[in-house]
This record gives sequence, C-alpha cells and structure tokens, in this order.
Amino acid sequence: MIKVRFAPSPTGYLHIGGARTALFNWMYARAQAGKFVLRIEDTDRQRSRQEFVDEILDSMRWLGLAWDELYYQSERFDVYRQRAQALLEQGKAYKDGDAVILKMPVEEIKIDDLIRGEIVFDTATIKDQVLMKSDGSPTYSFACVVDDAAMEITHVIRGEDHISNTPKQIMIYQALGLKPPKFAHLPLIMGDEGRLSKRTGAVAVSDYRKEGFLPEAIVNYLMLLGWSPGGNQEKVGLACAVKKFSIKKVNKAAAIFSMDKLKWLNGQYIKEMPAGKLTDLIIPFLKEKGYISADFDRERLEKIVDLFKVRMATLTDFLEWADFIFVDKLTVGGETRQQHLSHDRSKEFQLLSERISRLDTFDAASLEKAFRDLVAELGIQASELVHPVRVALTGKTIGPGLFDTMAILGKEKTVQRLQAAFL
RNA sequence: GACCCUGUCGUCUAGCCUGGUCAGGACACAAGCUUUUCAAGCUUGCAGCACGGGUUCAAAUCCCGUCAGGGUCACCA
Repeated sequence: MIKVRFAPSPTGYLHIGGARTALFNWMYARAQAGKFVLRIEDTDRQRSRQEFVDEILDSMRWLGLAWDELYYQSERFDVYRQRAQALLEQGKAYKDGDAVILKMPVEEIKIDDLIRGEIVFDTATIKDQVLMKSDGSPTYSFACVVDDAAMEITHVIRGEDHISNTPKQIMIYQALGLKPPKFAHLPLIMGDEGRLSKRTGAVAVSDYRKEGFLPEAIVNYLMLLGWSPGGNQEKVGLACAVKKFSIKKVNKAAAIFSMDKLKWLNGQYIKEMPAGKLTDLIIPFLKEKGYISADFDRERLEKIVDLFKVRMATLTDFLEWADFIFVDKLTVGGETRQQHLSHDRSKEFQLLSERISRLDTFDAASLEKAFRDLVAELGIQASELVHPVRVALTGKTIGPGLFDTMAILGKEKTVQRLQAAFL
C-alpha cells in the first residue's frame, strides 16, 4: 500500500503553496487507496508555535484534506538521538562538539523523479551534513529521513525547492541502511514578480477564508496549478479529481498564481450554490460586521442573498453590495450624489413614494407597475427616474434590478429614503 | 559563483512519451446581443509553440547549443 505525507513546519500559517503540496499528496493517496500522513515538523522549538499548529490543522480540515495519521516530531527526539548514536558507533558519523555530523561519501546519485525523470547528482560537491545540532535537536533532513522510514512513507511528494535536498537525504538513507522512497517534486507556485508574496494576494489559507473564499474553489484552483483533468474541464471537484489524478501528468514548470481566476472559480461555486446554503456561509460574516443580530429574519435574508448571488465573487462581496439593506442611515458619496441627485427630483420622488405607500403587496411586480404608470403619466423616460431612485435607496449606481431592490428593502425604508433624498 | 530544475497565447493549461488534425480550452482583455444600472449569460474577436542549429518527405513533438526564468548551496524547515 502506498503512503504519503505532508510535513509542514508550524513556524507560520498554512501557506497557499503548502496547501497545494498537501492537496497533491492527498489526491495521490486517495487515488491509490493509500494513506495520507500529516506530520508536524516542530523541531525548532524557538520558532514553532501552538497557534500555528492549530491554524494548520484547522485549515487542512476546512479544505477537506483529512489525514489518516498525525505525528509531531517534537515527541520523537529519542528516536533521532538513537539513530544518530548508532551512526556514531558504526563510524558513519562523527562528533563536532555536541553535534553529530554525517560523513558524505563521494559517489554519483541518481534520482528517478516521478515527475521529472532521472536527476543525477555528484556528492563530491556536497558537504558533510549535520544530523544532530549541538542543542540536541535533529536537523530537518535527518528527522525527515528517520520519520519517512519509520512511518513507512512510500512516496515523497513535495515542492521543487527540495530537489537539492534529495541527494543529501538519500545519503542518510544509505548510512541508516534504509531503502529510500520514491520522489516526486512538484513545480513551485510563483507570484507576479518572483516568489509568491502578499503583493499577489493573501498567502495564508486562513486569510482566504476570511476574505470569503470557498474551500472547494481554492482546492479546485490549486489542483489546476500544475495539473489538468483533461477534457477542457475547469470546474473539478475533489472526488472527480481523485478519479482522474495521475502523478505522471503533473507539470514540470512553475505556475504563476492568478487571483483573477481564483475569484472567477469562487464566483462559479457561489452561483451554483442553493441560496439556503450560501446564506449559512454568509451569516457569520454579517454577524461579525454587526449587520444582523441573533433574531434576524432568516427567510428574508435568503431572498436578499439570492438577489446578490449572481454578482458575488467572494462571500464578503455581499457585505459591500448589500450594506444598504442592513444600515439605518445611508451615506451617499459626494460624487455619486453630484451625478444622480443634483437635479431636483423631489416632486417625482414624492409622487412615487405616495403611490407605493398605497400598495397592498409590496413586491417587484406591483412596484414595477406603479413605477411605470407614474413615469408614463409624467411623460418621462423610466431611466430618468430609475437611476436617481437607485442612488437614493442604495447609495450606489449599480446593483440588482430596482424593483427587486425596493421590494427587498421594504416599504418603510424605501419611502423614508425617497422622502429624505432631497431634504 | 557552483550544482540542479524549467521554457506552448499576458496568465493557467491540452497537445510532447507513440513526429503528419486551421496548435484546443479557461481566466483576463475587446466588441456585440440582452437591459433601468452593475453583474450573470450567450456570440464573436485578440493573442502562443523562447531563439538558433540539426534529424526527417514532415518537428510544438526527437537531438544539440544559446538565451531566459526559477531553485538549492544553514547546527531554518
């Protein structure tokens, strides 16, 4: 049975690049009916923090990447110490102060990378490697090799930045008398200007969550970076990806992260989501913003969400589009006011508010009829009144259809805002 | 600098292994349709095999070189 692992270090939040590595490992494990191990590499006690561990586990769960086994390297120091001691006794390593260092034999090392094919290294250019540091903690490569062997990892799937670590680690396997696993080095994810950084967008998975991205969209986008399901398919669910996934079809070239495409995908997932489910996801954002309290009108909220669904790219977009429904006092920007409310329409607004006040059913169809009758009587174009009214009601020049907007705003607020528009 | 990896539209990619379809799709961009605005949707357009040599009747595809980009050279992981 195959077994893979994702081994993040809790010295920071789960990075979007790390999430992609985790995802490919996870997909490979599921595709091969193998196991997926999560190993927290917290050997650096100074920089490792519990809050980062929590965040990493939380982000993994949120993305839907469940693990079969979980390990912490900080709990395994005895194992590393024993292995180092054995190498010392066998004369394969030597001491320098309290540090244990591996003698690097000179030889040619061949890696048969599952993605890149054969890679050849000459260890003559590689220095002796520190295995145990003076403070008694293992180095990354040593702990990594000891654990991958102990946990019976069959395939190491990791970022391209680890290619040059591979020959060093193979030498450690040899010294330990262990058989190395198979390796697959994934292409890196880059930003617009080199490394992926905050300039391109959020870096931590938890930040994407806060910004209103859906886990299925992130996972979908990430899998498309360096892999394709074929058949010109863009929207791919985890289950479908698992069926089609093949490590050999993973690309070799680094990919540049595109926030535009991620947002597009996120919007696609939002559009196809039932209003009820979407509402569930938006409620926490509304509560945090103070737009709704505990006893809000669920049915009405679902209608509002449904109205804005089609134009949202992220969940937080809703907060910006629909803010006028939740606030009591509307503020209209100076420029917008100048453009649409500088011409005095108080007479028309007054007539409109009188007409709609009399409506028994305050729905879009009735509102539209009342509105159109009025403009016909006044002998003006509908658009002459539509735009100023929208601005007066929403503070925006853009938004859903005006009659839907009025209906959802409700009679009271609509009339009140119409009458207050030119005061 | 040394070693290693990579190179198809602006971006993500299909095609490369097993040479021979106008190099296909998506995002973005532009135009049109629709329309009370913005979106969404539909239609159309723009745009690419890094360069130079080979091999071959035929090269994005196989080989070599050049150039460009990236990664690693820690008692960080």
